[in-house]
Amino acid sequence: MHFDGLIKQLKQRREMLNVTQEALADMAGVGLRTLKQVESGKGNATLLTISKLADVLGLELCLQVKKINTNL
Amino acid sequence: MHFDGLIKQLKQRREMLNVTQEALADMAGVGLRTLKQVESGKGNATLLTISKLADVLGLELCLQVKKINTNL
DNA sequence: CATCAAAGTGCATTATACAGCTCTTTTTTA
DNA sequence: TAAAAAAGAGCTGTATAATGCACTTTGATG
Repeated sequence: MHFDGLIKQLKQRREMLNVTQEALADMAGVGLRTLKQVESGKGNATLLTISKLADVLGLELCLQVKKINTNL
Repeated sequence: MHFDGLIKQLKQRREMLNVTQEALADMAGVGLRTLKQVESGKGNATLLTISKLADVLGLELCLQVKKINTNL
């Protein structure tokens, strides 16, 4: 996907903060099932879901100018 | 919403580039109706929709550490 | 003012995200 | 290594995002 990195970042942040999926889901007001889906890289969450999770983790969604592709 | 600014940024970027909604929708492979909804601030688009639009506009979704609230 | 392009809206349909429940698998820890 | 905790997955109902179509509104430009 185009936003794989974003999802990984969310998960890493949660782990860095030593928060369980259940705790994060509760704090964010998001269903645990939904969080599990998101973190396991499946599905295609909505902005609301992602921003609720990000918020609890002290993060915020933003847009930045695309980086030059450094892969080749 | 939590992501109002993000939406505004997308719209501003499109206008800055002098691209019509129709052209952007086509290039991004997103329904025109969907883009209209997004830009008019209604609804709650998915990551896929937003990232397809952002991509065409030379932008990418990202997460950043939340800024301190400077409102008070 | 008339015309045209771009943007916004109502309605209906289809696809799918969200959510809870239950169960399995993986990881942690005592 | 056994038990407990955390993470992942199948099934399912409900809510809503995505889409197309047709129409209205708004903003230029002749």
